[in-house]
Amino acid sequence: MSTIRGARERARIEVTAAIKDEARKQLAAEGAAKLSLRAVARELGMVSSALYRYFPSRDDLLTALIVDAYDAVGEAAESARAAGAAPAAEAQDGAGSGGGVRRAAASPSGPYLARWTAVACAVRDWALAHPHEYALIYGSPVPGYIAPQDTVGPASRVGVVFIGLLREAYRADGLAVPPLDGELRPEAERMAADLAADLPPAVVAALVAAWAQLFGLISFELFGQFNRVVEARDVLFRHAVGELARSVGLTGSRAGTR
Amino acid sequence: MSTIRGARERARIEVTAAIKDEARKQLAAEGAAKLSLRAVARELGMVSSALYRYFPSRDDLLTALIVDAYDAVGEAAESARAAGAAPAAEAQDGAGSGGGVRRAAASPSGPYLARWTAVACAVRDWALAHPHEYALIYGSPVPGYIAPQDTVGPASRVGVVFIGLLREAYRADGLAVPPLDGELRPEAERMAADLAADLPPAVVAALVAAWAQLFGLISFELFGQFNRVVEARDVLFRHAVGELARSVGLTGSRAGTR
DNA sequence: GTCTATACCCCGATAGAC
DNA sequence: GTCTATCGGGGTATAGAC
Repeated sequence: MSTIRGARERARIEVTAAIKDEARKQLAAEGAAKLSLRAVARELGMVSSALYRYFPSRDDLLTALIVDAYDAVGEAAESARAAGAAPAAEAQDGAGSGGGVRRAAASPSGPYLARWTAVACAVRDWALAHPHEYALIYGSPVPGYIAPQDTVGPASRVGVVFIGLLREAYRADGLAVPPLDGELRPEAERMAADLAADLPPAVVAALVAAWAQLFGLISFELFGQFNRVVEARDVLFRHAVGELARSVGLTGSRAGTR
Repeated sequence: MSTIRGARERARIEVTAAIKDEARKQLAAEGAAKLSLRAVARELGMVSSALYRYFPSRDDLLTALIVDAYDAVGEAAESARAAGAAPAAEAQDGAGSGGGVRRAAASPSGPYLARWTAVACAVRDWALAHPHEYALIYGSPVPGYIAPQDTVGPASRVGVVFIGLLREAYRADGLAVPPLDGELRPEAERMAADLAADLPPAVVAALVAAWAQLFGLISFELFGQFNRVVEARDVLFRHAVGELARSVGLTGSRAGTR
């Protein structure tokens, strides 16, 4: 009885996935602004009107792709953090879903710094592997498209990983709280109340800035601004990420709060 | 004799400007990917084929817009630097072409830091005032569009301003050269040879990273990533810019090289 | 340099048969 | 859920008269 319904639902899920996969391909070729239901349908051997049974409109398909992309980069970040968190606990085989996460052996000089770096590199690796999906979520907004509420949860996953990382470091007394500029104090306190009430406002403010700057590095590399300028992007990125870690209070060695 | 030719050329220049102005309007409404010659022509009361006398193809129009945008933000940066450079020298009336450049009174605690901040704020101000042109040059690449060589000169203007600023500080002994990570040294030396052979490689490498991070802050603000997260963007930006200045060796007070 | 006309493509969305 | 057919738009680019 439930078999039929189950089979139908399974088919629906498969077709939905096929549509999204094809749409992702087209994203690469034509960009989000020109993503077209008709072209997707054509490529799948369907007729355009059939797609409307799966996605009520072009924007709904776009929303699904955006949510998927945020989830993918969020998951990459989460598993990079998890991999760094338990370096010797379980025999984590490298063939996990995260695939290709940079080795983040807990360096004895600073486990939190190592994890910070691992998460940042995982985000960059994901971006390099999925440039068009990255552009979809971190590039210029798609004109005319208004992101529905559904996207805000997935969009915050990467940020949540960094907050969790700093929280852990803070509790273990591994964070050197940076000084808080007086001018910045009200906003820092407001952000801290919103994002992580248990962390010092100075850390939260520094983290938000570092978050934007981290993606600035990735975007410049991905969007071609580094062409003919930076060759060894990997090295420059890792160096800058280390500096960003410093800016939020993560020093290499355990440093008491001040 | 040259009057007729002059008049014709003037007319041509005016029409070309009108086309670009209208195209910029459409950039805001539809985005670069959907910029269409026909729509521009329609709005100008021309017929589409007439535009081909001015721009041989859609991509050529796009290139013109990109070059204009790079030039505009470059000029904003240059005049912000110039304004900060001679604070008491001439009676610079504020009505200059730069218009709206944030006050950059040479603070006694560090003229180079003040100028650095002024340039960064000028770039951000320009971006906030021209969000779609900013997205055109610093957002996701336009799919299918390949930037011709003509764009690389204008694209480098902002970077050149920062390099000039640091050069000036360095010569005046106002730069605390940051330490150079060994892993980064080869790339830093390569970049320095390319961009500013007279500056220490460590400074050049830090500058390139800071450059990308600066635009990361602006892009996150402009592209909506700060929505529901950061309220006082101005304050956060200025704070982060100050930290970036530190990262390249610009401290508030004159500090000897080390 | 501007016009009309045209060739040849594209799109989102819906109606109604099956 | 998929199909055909259709409405009502959109686009790049060129040819050739004026």
